[in-house]
Amino acid sequence: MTDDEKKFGTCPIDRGLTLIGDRWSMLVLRDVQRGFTRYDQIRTSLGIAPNILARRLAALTDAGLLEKRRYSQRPPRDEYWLTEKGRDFLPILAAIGAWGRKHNGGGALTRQVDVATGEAIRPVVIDANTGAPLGTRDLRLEYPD
Amino acid sequence: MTDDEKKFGTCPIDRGLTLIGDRWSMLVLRDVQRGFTRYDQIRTSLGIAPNILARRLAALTDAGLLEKRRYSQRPPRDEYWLTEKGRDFLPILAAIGAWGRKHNGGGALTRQVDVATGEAIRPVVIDANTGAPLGTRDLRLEYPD
DNA sequence: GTAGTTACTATCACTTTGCAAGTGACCCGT
DNA sequence: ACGGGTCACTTGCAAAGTGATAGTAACTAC
Repeated sequence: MTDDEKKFGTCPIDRGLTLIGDRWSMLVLRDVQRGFTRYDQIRTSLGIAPNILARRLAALTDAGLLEKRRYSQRPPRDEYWLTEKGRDFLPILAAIGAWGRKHNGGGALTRQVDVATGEAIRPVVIDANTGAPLGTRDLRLEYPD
Repeated sequence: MTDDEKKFGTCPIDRGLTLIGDRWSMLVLRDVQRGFTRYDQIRTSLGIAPNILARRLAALTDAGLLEKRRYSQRPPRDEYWLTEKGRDFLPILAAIGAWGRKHNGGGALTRQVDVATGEAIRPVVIDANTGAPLGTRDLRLEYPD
């Protein structure tokens, strides 16, 4: 058994959730995506307590989803940018949004629009092998040897 | 402003996370998906404390992702089944799993296999309008009127 | 009637969250 | 050079949430 297996188990979902399985982390990611890269922007946007935000940002940076970028030398100021690992998570947020839109009540909702077509995106999770949306074909869980 | 907007805000991601934005809830969903529908199955599988599991199951049932089904009248025993709302969330778990597999270390990992083809699925979030994976086209956030 | 199964609830220690206030490093106007 | 403002936090402390352990309730099987 490798170190990774001991620390995190063999379930990739579990591993993912260990890093970002909480509300604030995902909302921070959402905010950074929409251009709120600085501490105070995120704080006022989310209405989160300063200590909590500092902890989340440190955790996300530690986990490799965000990285600090110095945008001012004097006074020293950093903003937070998505790493590739962080950018890779954004589609999942979009999928959660689509689920929320379908199932969690009405009213006016923000949405993401494809700049080229002008249409609101409709995120769907498919299997890249078959092209079929998940949930339309039978699946089986397979354990490692 | 509607009641929904007051209660949940206008961001569908936020709304989604309000209902299931925690680690245990998602892991419970994963377990139910793989056939662990009864309290003790889930508890031993996850190694979760009984009071915590009871609370999560009640919350997920309340939120409409699970429903109780009586499988024995005497003694009265219920198991937990996914509702449509719950099943709709499963592809997101698969996407989180794919992200975890790519970014969170190696070792032996469980995976989901398409029963018909025998191949491990590769979950990808696409925009149903264009068919393009999210992250490959420019998006813009649009606020409600 | 005693042991086992299943699904919890109750108690309580411990951890995390979050509000409010304060700190440090700087810039800018007068 | 001194007061005010901005930005990115840190500290202190109360409140809420989490989780290990133990106990309860409603049975069944022997």
